[in-house]
Amino acid sequence: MKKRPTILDVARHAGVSKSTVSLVLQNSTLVKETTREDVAKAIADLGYVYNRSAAGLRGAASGLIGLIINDLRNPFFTEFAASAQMTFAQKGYSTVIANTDEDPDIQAQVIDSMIEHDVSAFVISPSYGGDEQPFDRIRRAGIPTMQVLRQVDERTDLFPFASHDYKAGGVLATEHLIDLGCRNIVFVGGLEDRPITLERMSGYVETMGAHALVPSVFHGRPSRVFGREIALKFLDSHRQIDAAICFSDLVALGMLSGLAEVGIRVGEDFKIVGFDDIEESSLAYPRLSSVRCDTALFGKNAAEAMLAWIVDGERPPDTKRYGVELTKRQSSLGAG
Amino acid sequence: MKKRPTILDVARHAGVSKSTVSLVLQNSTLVKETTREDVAKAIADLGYVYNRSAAGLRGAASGLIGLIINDLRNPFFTEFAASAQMTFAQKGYSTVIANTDEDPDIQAQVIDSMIEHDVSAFVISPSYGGDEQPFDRIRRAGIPTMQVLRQVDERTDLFPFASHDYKAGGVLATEHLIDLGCRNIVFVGGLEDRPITLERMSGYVETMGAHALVPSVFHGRPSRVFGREIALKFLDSHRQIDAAICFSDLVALGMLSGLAEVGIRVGEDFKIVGFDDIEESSLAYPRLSSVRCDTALFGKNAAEAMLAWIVDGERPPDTKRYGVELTKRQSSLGAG
DNA sequence: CTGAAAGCGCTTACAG
DNA sequence: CTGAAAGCGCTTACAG
Repeated sequence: MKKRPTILDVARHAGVSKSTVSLVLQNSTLVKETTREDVAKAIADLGYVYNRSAAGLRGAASGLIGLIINDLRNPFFTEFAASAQMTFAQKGYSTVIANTDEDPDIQAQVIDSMIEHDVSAFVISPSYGGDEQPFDRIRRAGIPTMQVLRQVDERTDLFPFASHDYKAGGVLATEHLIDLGCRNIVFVGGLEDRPITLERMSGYVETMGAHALVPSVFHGRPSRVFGREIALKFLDSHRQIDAAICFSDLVALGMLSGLAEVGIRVGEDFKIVGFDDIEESSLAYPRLSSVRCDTALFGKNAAEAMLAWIVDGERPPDTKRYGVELTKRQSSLGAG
Repeated sequence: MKKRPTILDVARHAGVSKSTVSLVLQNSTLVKETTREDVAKAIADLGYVYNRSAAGLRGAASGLIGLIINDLRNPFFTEFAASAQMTFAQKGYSTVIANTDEDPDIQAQVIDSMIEHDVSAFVISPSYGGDEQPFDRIRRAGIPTMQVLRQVDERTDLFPFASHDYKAGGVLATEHLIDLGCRNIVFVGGLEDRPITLERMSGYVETMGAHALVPSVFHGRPSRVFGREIALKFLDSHRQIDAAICFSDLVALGMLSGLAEVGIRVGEDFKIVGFDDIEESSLAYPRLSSVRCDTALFGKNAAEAMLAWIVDGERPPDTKRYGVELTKRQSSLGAG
C-alpha cells in the first residue's frame, strides 16, 4: 500500500509552501484566489486526503460528535439519533454513536473511549443508575455536553438539558379523553420514580384532580410486551376502566395488540392515547392517537443547538422544552 | 481549562522514561510488572487520558470502525447496527455510524469523512445507485471493508460480502404455505430488479414452479405504507388470492393493519409470512409468521469477522451466507 | 527490561 | 498574501 500524499506533496505539486496549503484547507480568506485554485488542483491530482490525526495533535477540533443513546433499538430514540447524525453530517461533522442499552457501566466505558478520540462534543440521552457521576470525567475533559430527553445530572448549568414539554402533553391527552366522556382513565407504563415517568404522568394526575377524578397508574417497562400484558389483564379484572394514556406509543401498540386479541374494540369500547407519535402509530389499526413529540425535528434542533455552541460559542439555555401537540386518531375518536 | 497531562508527565510522576509509559499503554510484555504498576498508578493519579490523535500520527490504528447504513430507521437495520456497535465496543473499538437514507451522494460524503478520520475498517450496508463506484476511494485508502446485507460492488474479493441465505428462506415460506393448502400465493414488496428483491423472491418463484403453481409479484417499497395499500386493494380486485409472502416484516405488518381494517381475518381467510422476524412480529396481532434472520446475531458475527480481519489478518470469505429458519405463528397457522 | 532520539503530518505565530 | 520554523504527543527502532 503506497503512502498517502501529505500536505508537503501538495505544496510541491502546486508550487507553494505547506503553510499555504494548510490555509487553503481551512478556507482561510488570506489566500489569493488563483493560489487557492492551484492548490485545489494539486489536491485533486494527487488524491490527497486530509489527516485529522495530525491536525488534532496541533489542537484543531476533531469534528467528531459523541452521541450516546440509552436504547437505540427503540424507534423513538432511533429517529432522534438518525436525525441528529444527519444534521451533523450536513455540516461536515461525523458522529460516533453508542448504544448503552440502559447500562451505566457500558455508558462509562463509551464515554471514556470517546474522550480518547477527542470528540468535540457530547449529546447524551443517558442511562439511569451507576455509582459515580457519569459526567464527571467529561467535565474534567472540558467537552461541551448536552443532556437530551432525560436529565440525570442536575447540573444543567454545566450540561444543558433539552426535552419536550411532556407535562403539557399529559394535560392535552387527559382533557381530550374527558371531553369524549371517559371517566375511568388510567395511566399505563413507565418505570416508577423515573423523572421522565413523573413528567409524563404529572399532566394526567393534575388534570384528573382538576376534574375531581381519581388517577390510577400501572407502572411497568415502556415496551410492547408490557402493554400487551396489561391489556390482557383488563379483560378479567378492570372492566370499568374506559380509557388509557400510555407512557409511550410502544406500550400503546402493545395494548392495541392485546385488546384486539381479547376482542375489545379500541376507539369504541375503550380509548387509548399514546405518547411520542412514532411513525408506526399512524399506520396501526386502529390508528393511534398520540401526543406528538416531533422527534426528527427535535434531533435536528438539538444538533443545531450543539453546533451553535461549539462553532459560535452560543451556549444553550440550562433547560429547553420543545412544544408538543395531540394527534387525534381512531383509537380515541372511534372509527372515522 | 488546564492542559491535559501527557505521557511525559506520567513518565516523570512514575520515575520512568516516556518510552516505558508508551509500552505500558500498549500492554507490551516487555515491561516489568512492578514498573507497570507504578505507571498505572501515575496514570490514575494524574487523570491521564490517552491521546489517539498523536498515536494515529505515528501510524497506530485509530480503533474507529465506520458503520454505514442505508436506512437506520428500519428496525431490521437498527438491530443490526446496534448489535455490531456493541460488539465492537466490547473489544474497545468505537463506531462511527452514519445513516445514508438510501442516498448515494450522502454515502459518498460520509465515506470521505470517515476516511479522513482514519477509520480502521468499514462495515457497509450500502445504498444503491450513484454515478461512480462508491467503494473506489476506500480501495485507494486501503481500508478493510465488508459489504453486509446488500452487495452493490461485485468485487467481493476486495469487499467481502456477508448476508443471510434469503433464497432458502423463500423456499421455506412457500412450502409452508403450500403445505397449509394455499395455492394462490403472491409475493408482496421489494423494489424491482434489486439484488435483494431477486434473492428473496427466488426461493418463492422456484418453489411455486416446482409445484406447477404460478408466481405473481407485487413490487413496491419495503414499507408499512406499501403493505397497507396492497392489503386495502385485495378487497376489491383479487379475492382469489389466499396467501402472501412479504419482502419484509414491515410490509407484512402494514398488510396486517390494512386487512384488519377491511375485516379480513389473517390466519383464517388469508395467510401471511413475513421476512426478517423483527421483535415486533412476535407481538403483533395476529402474531406474524416470518423467515427468521437472527439480525442481532448477524451483527455480532459480522463485527467479529471484521475484528478477526483487522486484528489477526484473517480475511473473511468472499461471500458468506448465514442460515435462516421459519418461525410459524398465527398469521399462517391460524388462531392457536 | 529501559532510555534517548527521530519523526509522523499537520497548525500557528512570526517574519517578510 | 506567502514562507521558514517550532512543536503538538505519541511510537518505534536502536542502544544499552
